[in-house]
Amino acid sequence: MTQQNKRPREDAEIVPLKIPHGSTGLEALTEAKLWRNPCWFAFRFNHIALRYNAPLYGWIKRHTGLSRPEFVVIYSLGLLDGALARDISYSSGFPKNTLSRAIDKLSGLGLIERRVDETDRRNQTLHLLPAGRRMFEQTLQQFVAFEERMLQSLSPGERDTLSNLLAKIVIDTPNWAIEIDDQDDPEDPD
Amino acid sequence: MTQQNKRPREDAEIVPLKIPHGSTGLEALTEAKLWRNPCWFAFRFNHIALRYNAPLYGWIKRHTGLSRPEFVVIYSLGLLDGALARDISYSSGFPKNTLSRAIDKLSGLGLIERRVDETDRRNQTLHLLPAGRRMFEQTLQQFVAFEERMLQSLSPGERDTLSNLLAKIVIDTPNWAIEIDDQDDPEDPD
DNA sequence: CGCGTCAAGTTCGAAATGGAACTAATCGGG
DNA sequence: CCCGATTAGTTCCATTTCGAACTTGACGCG
Repeated sequence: MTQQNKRPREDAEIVPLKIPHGSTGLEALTEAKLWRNPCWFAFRFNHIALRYNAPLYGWIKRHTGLSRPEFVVIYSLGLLDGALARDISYSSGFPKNTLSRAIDKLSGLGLIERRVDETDRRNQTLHLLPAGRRMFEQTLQQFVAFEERMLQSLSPGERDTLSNLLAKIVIDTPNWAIEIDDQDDPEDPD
Repeated sequence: MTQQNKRPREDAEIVPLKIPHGSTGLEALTEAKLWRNPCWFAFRFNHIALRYNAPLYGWIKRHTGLSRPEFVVIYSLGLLDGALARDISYSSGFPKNTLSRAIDKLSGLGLIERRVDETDRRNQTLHLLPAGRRMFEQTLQQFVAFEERMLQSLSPGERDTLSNLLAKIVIDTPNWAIEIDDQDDPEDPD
């Protein structure tokens, strides 16, 4: 980390970490979080997410000028044109006011378009315009490349297993949100 | 989320989403991102992370008054007392200025303490004070409970498999950072 | 119908965030 | 033994972000 992040990379071969302490070649705290952590799952996905999102959306920012929530709108519509802001909010986890601003900017840029749903005038379906679709298509390959890179250490079979296990959890997600709210004031009077 | 998060919670029983379209009981866009998404991995862990972090750290905020990066410091030291800010930054992914501020506040609150490392006076090791350790111990059970809840849909064997697969990816993490940096200006001149 | 409730989306403002520049300490090479 | 490069940590500031309040539209019920 930190020291080996910015290395000029002498070679195609990867020079691993400096292997300071543990057995996995990671620095001590990371290793503690990985192996001596009752919340291994939370740590692992958060660690991966932070390592993935920052560089990828940094790249997106430099190459398209769009922020993460802005790009999320493009990506969402790329997968399902005509979605509502609410759906994007739900599926991505961003609050709706953040998306509202993002949608404003994107339609100002001519990348997407809002259409009021005449059957329920509160809803506005969102649609990629040609420029937006082009952006989606051009950046998609980069996303796929990063994805591939993340999964490099797994075999196809392992990827499949991982895919299934995570899908189970995602499908179960709506349930925990509610239960967590239940926990609002437990036995910890502070 | 958003809509079902803040419900007054009529019951212990969970009212799932409205089940608009697909087969998994999820709303259409979420389902598209889950099943028709070349970047399934990125979507899944981000989705899980957003659903996990917001409620859990919201709870932390209400019960301890600490923000996410502040609490991350407590948690990190709970696992490995005497770590450096740099290590926390690396392992958690938060930038070091954010942690610097967090550490300031925590030591102001008497939860942790900085000690200058006399062998290299640039370093300061961080240590939980009794109040900080107490906070760590008291909140840990809540973390573990949330973790358990997230994993409810997996059998012990499946959890084990998931743990191993994610660990492989985490261990490989330092490598992709380098490669992503390489991608700085590719074939997309814009 | 007309009113209370709820949902989709927007606006507003206070606070958090993170990039960049900075300080202080160490290390290394001539 | 000095000077340039590097690292841990801090400060500064422009921007982003999210909660909360608000607007508009739809629905249900007497």
